Amino acid sequence: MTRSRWISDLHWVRVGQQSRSQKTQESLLDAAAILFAEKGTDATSVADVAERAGCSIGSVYHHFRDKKALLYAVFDRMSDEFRATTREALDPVRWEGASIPDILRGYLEFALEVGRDRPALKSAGRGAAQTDPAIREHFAQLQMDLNEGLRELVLARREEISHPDPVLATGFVLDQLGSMLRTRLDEIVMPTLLTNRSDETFIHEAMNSAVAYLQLPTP
Amino acid sequence: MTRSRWISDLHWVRVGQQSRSQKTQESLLDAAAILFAEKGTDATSVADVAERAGCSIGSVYHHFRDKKALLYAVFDRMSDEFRATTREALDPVRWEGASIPDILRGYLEFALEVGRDRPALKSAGRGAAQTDPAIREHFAQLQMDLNEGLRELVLARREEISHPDPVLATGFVLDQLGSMLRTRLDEIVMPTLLTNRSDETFIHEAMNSAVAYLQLPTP
DNA sequence: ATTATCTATAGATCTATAGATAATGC
DNA sequence: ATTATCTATAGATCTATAGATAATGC
Repeated sequence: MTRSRWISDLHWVRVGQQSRSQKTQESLLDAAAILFAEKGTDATSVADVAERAGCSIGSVYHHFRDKKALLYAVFDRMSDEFRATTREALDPVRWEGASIPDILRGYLEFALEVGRDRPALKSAGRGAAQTDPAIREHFAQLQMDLNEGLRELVLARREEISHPDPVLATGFVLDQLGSMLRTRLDEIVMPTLLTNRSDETFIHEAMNSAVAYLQLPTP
Repeated sequence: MTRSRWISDLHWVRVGQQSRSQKTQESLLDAAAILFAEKGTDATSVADVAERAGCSIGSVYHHFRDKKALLYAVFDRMSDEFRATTREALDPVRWEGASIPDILRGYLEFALEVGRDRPALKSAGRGAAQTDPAIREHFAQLQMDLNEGLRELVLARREEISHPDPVLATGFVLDQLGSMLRTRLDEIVMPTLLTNRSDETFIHEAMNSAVAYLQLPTP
């Protein structure tokens, strides 16, 4: 009997019984990830994906219920990778003895690196999220997990913060840094100081801003 | 002889000779603006636009060369409105006697108001910008005009700034506020402090952050 | 007479399926 | 025998045009 894995409701992915099955499926996911990122999901046809993966349209539909299931699978795989990476980066043991500025700097460096790994896929994701609530939910959850982890790391050191409301201020600063990172990593928006300057300058001024706002002790 | 106005290269818009022409054209622009914002430009068919405007597909192509010209015309009209509004808001005469915090607060309030006028059209714009360099250019120019105006207003008061590099710091703060506004006005991203809190809290903390970073005198 | 509108449709995609063919592994 | 792949194509859109019909204004 043929089995299939359920990503959500109606979006299964075939679980292959033969060894070549997995190879084809991975080629399809790789091809789809690249094309979705380059051209967006709407402008990418199933035929495009098949061609790039070196197989036929029929194969795509053998492995994925429909185009949307392929889309979901691509984001699903990306999420898993992202989650694994962040989980490791947020491990409190790694941050023993670190100050809040250390943590924030680590976050900025980490996010810039990870964000550049998949430059345009996030844009494609946003495009898809715009019309698909399930994908929106998906991305929201990722972002929230990351933020939650950071929040805990920072608040464990709340005695460094002189801002009158450390909890509010921590949430605000993390969101502020998040939105600045999004601007810097998003190639769509206009040239601006946040995008034009070197990583060093960007990180330096972002740190200045966070330290001043949180009222952290100056070293 | 039939005349037409050139938006750019090949994207003309018919200049009507009869009075009903203008009405139809405006209905089409209105309909397109709404539908592009709601569903995105790809998911909106020319037939959808025609139906919503209460006319036929043929009429659309009488007024606009093709679908892309319609898209350009929508953004063009929006830009003109936006430019007029910002030009007025940035008039130095309006800001005589104002301090830097006054200006920044004015910017935040203004941007929140204007941004909410056309909630989702900007998202559609970003989607279109992703695949169309001309539209990207278009949006970049708008943003840069606004930033340039703000920059001049702030730097005219640079003696308030104790940050060692007032020019850099001004550019950074304006971009920082811009990216936070984008996050707050963009309905796509996840719920977060920047989007969940009231306008008052958002503005208050953003102001705190800017004042602390620029090292402005506390009142 | 000219301009604007409508109807109907050609032509180009693109998604998804049916059915034939090839490879795999119990 | 079962699973994976391919080929060919039906059916659904959607863009853009051709040609007929209606309204306008010199």
